[in-house]
Order: sequence, then C-alpha cells, then structure tokens
Amino acid sequence: MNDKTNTYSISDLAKEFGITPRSIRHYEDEKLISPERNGSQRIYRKGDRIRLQLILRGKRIGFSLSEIREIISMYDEPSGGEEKQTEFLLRKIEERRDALYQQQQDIKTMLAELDRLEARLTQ
Amino acid sequence: MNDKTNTYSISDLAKEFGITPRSIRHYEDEKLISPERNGSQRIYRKGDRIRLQLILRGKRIGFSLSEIREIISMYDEPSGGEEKQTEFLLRKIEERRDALYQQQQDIKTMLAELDRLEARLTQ
DNA sequence: GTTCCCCTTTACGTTAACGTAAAGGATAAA
DNA sequence: TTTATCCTTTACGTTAACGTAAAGGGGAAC
Repeated sequence: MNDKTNTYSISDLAKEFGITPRSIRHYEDEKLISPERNGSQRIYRKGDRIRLQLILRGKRIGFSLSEIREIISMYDEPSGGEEKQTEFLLRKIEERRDALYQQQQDIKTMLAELDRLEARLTQ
Repeated sequence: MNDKTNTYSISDLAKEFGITPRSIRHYEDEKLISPERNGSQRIYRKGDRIRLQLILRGKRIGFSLSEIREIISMYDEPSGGEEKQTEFLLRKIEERRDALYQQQQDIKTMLAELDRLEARLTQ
C-alpha cells in the first residue's frame, strides 16, 4: 500500500487477502468492483478494499458471484429510491436473510455432529 | 416410498428433496452414497435418505462434494481405529470446525449489514 | 541501455456439478 | 399387446470461477 496516496496495487490486495490478481480482475469483469485507473494501471482505495472484503465474505458463505453482485447492488441503491425498486430490494433482503438463517441452522447441526464424531473418536 | 419394504426409488428422494435424479446418481458416481440394487434398479433405505440429507446440508453450507465425501468418510470410520488415522481425523474435524466458526461470523456480519440496509431503505 | 519487476489485455484451458439427449430394459395399465 | 411410466447406462454439453500462457508497456536499478 502506498502510504502517500493511501492506495493499493492489485497485488497488494491479492497478497493481503490470499488470492490472485487474476481473481480480482475477474471480479472486475463481473462488475463487482471498479477501481480507478492511472493510465492502464488499476488503483484501489479504501472503499475498494472494503468491497473486496465483502466479496470474499460472500464467497466464504457460499454465495455465487452473481448473488454477491446482487447484494452489492443493494448497497449502491440511493436511500430513497423508487417505490417499486425499494419493495423489490426489501424482498431480496428477506430472501437473503432466510437463506442465512437456514445456513445458521445447518452449521449448528453440522457442528453438533462434529462434536459427536470427535467424542466417538476419543472414546 | 414403498410402505411394505420401507424403501425409496430415486425419484421418490429427488422429489422429496427438490433435486433431480441425475444429481443423486452423480453423488453416487462421486462415492457419496451407494444404495442397494434390485437388478439394475437402485433401492434407497432410511440410511441412504439420511446420507442424502447430510450431503444437501453440506451443499447449503457451501462445501464441495469432495469435502462432503471427506466428512462422510469420517462417519464411516470405526470407533477405535488406528492411532494415526484417528489423529488425522481429529485434525480434520478441527479444520471443519474452524471453517464453520468463520462462516458463523461471516453470516452474523452479513445479517447485520442486511439489517442496516433494510433500515436505510425504510427510512 | 538493458535487465527486472510489475502491470496490462487477450484468449484459450480446466474443474466441479450437474443438464440433456440417446437408446434401451422392466413393469403396469388399457 | 401396445402404450405409458418408470428405470438404467453412456456420453457429450454447459456454466461458473478462475488458471495459465502469450505478448507487450512502463519505470526503477544497475
């Protein structure tokens, strides 16, 4: 990270998050992130970094890139958008929440099973 | 489900879980499940059904089929197996647990963000 | 001035997880 | 006995998420 400008190169972020520059470029191809440019070089700011974090968190949870794009696009909506649009987003949020609740349940179940497995293995 | 024999056909299970027979056959190709046969027909019993549930739960959490196979194989290990093998499994269990804890964190964070998003949208 | 290192784009390759079509066997209903 | 409805296997197709290689630009170090 460049301390003067508070910016990052693509490999700065790649190293920090343990991924490849190729992945980051791929996220850009998929419209998940759009850094500034200095000529042809990509320049990432704090906001881009946070966005990348959000992408990777979504991935860990198991969301696809297009699902993540959907979530990100909700962030980008203006606060008091169109009525229809707002309703649409609220429904999307509900959907996401339901999926996440289901996942929480699944994880709890799986953790309990791991406990039983471990107990069996250690007598 | 056949009430006499307490067995299921492949499409019975497919319908119940909202997937296709093809998927179930694929899980069999990948050694995740291995039903009995009556001639060439697959016959699924309670145990197979539970196994399928486990597979689908793993999928919802975001595990790959080979990760799920790894988990399933832990179930199949005898209780008092070899020393080395047991240690290996215990480490695997720890890994899984860590990943699941991370996911729990990620989900909490994401849920909180959804709350803030919703609040913003509804003023 | 050339070597090095990082960046770029273009483009074809790869893997996972199935989808889909083709061709045929078995059983039950009409 | 034909028609329908399941089942089977084989095999090629598809999509997502990158990997990887090729070819080249730009600046710093020697």
